[in-house]
Amino acid sequence: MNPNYNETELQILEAARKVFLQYGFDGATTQMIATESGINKALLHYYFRSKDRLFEAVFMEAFTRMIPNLLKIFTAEIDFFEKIRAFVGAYIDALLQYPQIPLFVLHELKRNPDRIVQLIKSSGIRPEFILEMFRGEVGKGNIAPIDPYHLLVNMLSLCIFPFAAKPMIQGFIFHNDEAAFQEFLVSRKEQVAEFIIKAIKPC
Amino acid sequence: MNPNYNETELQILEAARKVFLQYGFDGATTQMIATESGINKALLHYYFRSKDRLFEAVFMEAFTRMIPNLLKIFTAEIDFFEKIRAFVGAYIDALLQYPQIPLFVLHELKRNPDRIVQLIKSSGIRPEFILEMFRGEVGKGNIAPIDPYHLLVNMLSLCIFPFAAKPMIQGFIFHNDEAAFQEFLVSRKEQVAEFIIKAIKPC
DNA sequence: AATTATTTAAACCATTTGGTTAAATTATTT
DNA sequence: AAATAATTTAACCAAATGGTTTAAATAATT
Repeated sequence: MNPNYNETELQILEAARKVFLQYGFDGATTQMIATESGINKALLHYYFRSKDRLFEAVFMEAFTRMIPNLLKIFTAEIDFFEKIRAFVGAYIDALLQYPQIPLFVLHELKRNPDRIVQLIKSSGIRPEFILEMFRGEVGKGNIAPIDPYHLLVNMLSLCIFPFAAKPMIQGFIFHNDEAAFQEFLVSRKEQVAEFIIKAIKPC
Repeated sequence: MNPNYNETELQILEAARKVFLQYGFDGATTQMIATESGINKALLHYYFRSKDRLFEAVFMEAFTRMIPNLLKIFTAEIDFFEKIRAFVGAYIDALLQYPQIPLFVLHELKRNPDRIVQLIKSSGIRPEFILEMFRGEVGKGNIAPIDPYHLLVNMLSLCIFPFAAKPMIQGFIFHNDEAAFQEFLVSRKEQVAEFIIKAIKPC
């Protein structure tokens, strides 16, 4: 975390993250956060002025975790399919650590889409880089011709969606067997990569 | 809609759907719904007793729309790949009509996962049927060996996720070009189907 | 020991929330 | 015309919300 924060602030932020991730901005109350962090509301106001300020900090961190800086994987000197495997594996691994983030980010992003503007500028993420690389691989004949936009969105969908849809998938398909669902998520690291590779392999 | 409701009730339900889909349960207020439907809070209480009652009705309808009764497609006497194309096309078409539903359902499902139990029982949706069919196709050698659970989740991911992630994808990848994103969603009907088919084709 | 920073407890405030009620009004039906 | 149903207006309520303040207590630093 940002070392600008002292220990108590980190404690509060951790509680805020937990509560916000669980209940969302509208569903969370400052009292929940105070209770969760073991302090009182007055101290929240002492360090952070408002609920919004606190949320801002939590959301920023979650967002940068959701769109992680995994682009360096694609700059490595390895086979393109190996890059796919590495990216999918690292992405799903990251989400396994914070499985609540996808749904949280998606919901809050809808609640305040304008926040995107700030984030696009603050975080140096550039999808154009990936899109251009996809085009290059198609041009070199390494992969079958495919719209790079669809390929990018397909990759994100396959990685992220099962985390956002956990209550649905776990309840519906795995009959609330939490362990089975967890194992399923882990196995997706391989399964999704091979699924994508097979779909874009030149035939 | 259910014909049990009279005109005014339908008017209220429509407004409730609009407000709940936009702001979620926590973000919505009964006053919003009253204003949106052009009536007053007292009449809300006259027809529906509480916010929860109203929400229940809206959520049920949204959920059954999200997991649509498209299984009959798979019972048709057509090539399996044609079934895939028909299913993906019909599913994305359904979501294009109600693009807010995925994120709404996912978020509310997390807010109250126990509601799943009711819904599983009330709606007659059985994923086992699809899973078994996938296994059958693998057995017949029509498609390459693949874990049916992953195939099912992959299909759902590719269809649903772009709708849930609209603010992110439209803002990030399409630089807030709403028309371009809309066109992208439509083109996914073909793109996703072919992507899946290529990924499961026996080689 | 004196000073400063941190933390708590408790009360307070204006606003909003979901929900309720009573009375009047309008529309519909009989 | 009479009776019933639908709708509005307006006020009300208790509870919860985010936020603020004051005063005291505790800890850390000088």
